[in-house]
Amino acid sequence: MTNYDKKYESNDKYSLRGRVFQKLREDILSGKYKEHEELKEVAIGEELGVSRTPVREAFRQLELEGLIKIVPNKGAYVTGITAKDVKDIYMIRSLLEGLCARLATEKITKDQMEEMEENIYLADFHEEKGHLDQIAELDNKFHDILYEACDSKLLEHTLRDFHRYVLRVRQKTLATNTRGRASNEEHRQIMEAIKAGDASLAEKLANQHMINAYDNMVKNGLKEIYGDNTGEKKEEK
Amino acid sequence: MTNYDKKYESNDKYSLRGRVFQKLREDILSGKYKEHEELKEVAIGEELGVSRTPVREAFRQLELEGLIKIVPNKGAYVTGITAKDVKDIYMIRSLLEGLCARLATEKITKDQMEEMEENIYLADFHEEKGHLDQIAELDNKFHDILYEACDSKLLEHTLRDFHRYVLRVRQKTLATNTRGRASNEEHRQIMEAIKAGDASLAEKLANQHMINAYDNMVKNGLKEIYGDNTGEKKEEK
DNA sequence: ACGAGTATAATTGTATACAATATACGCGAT
DNA sequence: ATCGCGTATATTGTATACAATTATACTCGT
Repeated sequence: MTNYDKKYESNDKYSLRGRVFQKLREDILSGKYKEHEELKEVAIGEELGVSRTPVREAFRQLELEGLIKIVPNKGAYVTGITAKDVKDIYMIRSLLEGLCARLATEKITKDQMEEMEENIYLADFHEEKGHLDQIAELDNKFHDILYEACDSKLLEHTLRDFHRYVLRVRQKTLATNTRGRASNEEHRQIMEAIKAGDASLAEKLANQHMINAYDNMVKNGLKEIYGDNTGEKKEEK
Repeated sequence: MTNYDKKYESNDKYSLRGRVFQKLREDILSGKYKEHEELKEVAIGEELGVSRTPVREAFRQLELEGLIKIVPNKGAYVTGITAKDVKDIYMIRSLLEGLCARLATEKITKDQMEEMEENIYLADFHEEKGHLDQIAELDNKFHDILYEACDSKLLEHTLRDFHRYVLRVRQKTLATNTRGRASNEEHRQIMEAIKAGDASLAEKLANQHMINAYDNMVKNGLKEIYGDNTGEKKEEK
């Protein structure tokens, strides 16, 4: 039960490092810092009123989250996320979310099951009201519950990383189309398969859920946003 | 993510932080530091002849790799690797190595193909001679080639992480049984499927290769080495 | 002898000082 | 004018000093 809070333990929001970390992550995901932009320790530090030490430590964490790239003795740069990266991630997630659903079928607790049902119920409500922010948040939450329910520390960790990594893209697309409804319906099917103890079905549905999510993103202009090439930072400045 | 240069990897082995990071990772994986052991900044620093600063930064990285857990204002504790972790990793790897093989079938280059064939040829040689160290190294190498060949930085990175994570277990088991031969035969089959352009077959074979590797580990005393429980927190519900 | 409270020590968190490295600029030779 | 080279400057890397927090031990009252 304290498990949900546990993932924020390291990003302790009452330490300076934790606050810097969360602030920078927020700013990168929200697009305040653009791709390939250089983050300078002193500048960030002065802006937040702290010294370089907590900034540097936050940088190390941001790098392992894949949000920035640190080049020794040079600097920290916001990492770009290409269309191919997104595609790769959804391929990987399709398999792993499937595995996660399969494992969760055996391991899910009563509390987690109820939380999942509540999530879907709430999502229906906000869907009808057109509350886009809440829908996005509940979508994230659904997957978090699933990750926790599979009872595999490592799988949970891996999926969370990928999930977070595509968050910038997902928020854009979820907020600008009508997939919220379909997505929640797929969540419901996954939930019911798990509830019924049908692990194979849950796995298949979760596989397909990711494929659908990706197809939808492509339809809604992923390429225009992030470019359809797969690398080579040619432009900038 | 696609546009980073390997020689500028963050865990740069020429900086103190990078060296501390790699040393600690090595020591944790090799079992020098036991589970739940507390790592103290000054002690580590003195042992390696550096100050607390690079040690602290290395700690942040180790935490995000899942090797230690940092409790704010308290300390850093080794998280260890349980039998269940190993099982989970092999489940995940089974899927992802399959995906990797499938992608590699389309993307592999001539050079990589040749490198792979050479690897298998050499492994046969050392297998007959009973050169256990070389066999283990070539086994690692085979997977590295495959990871590179799939042409997905993210998948490659993920698989490398898991591969490294179970390395100590794999080395023990490979060096103490006769799976070397069977393993190399499976490598050959995967290689031939890729060469023949049969992506589905390559995927299936790679899936099974991981399952076989895991089954073999269990047979050869994984539980005795790492305990047959699945972790601290109760697993049974 | 026991426990609450407090002083003391040990450890981590943060700031700053100093060192090493990379980049930018300017100057001179060709 | 351009290239090469050395110096200046900016930025990161590391060490150390200091503050805050937590753990330990001790005192004191009962």
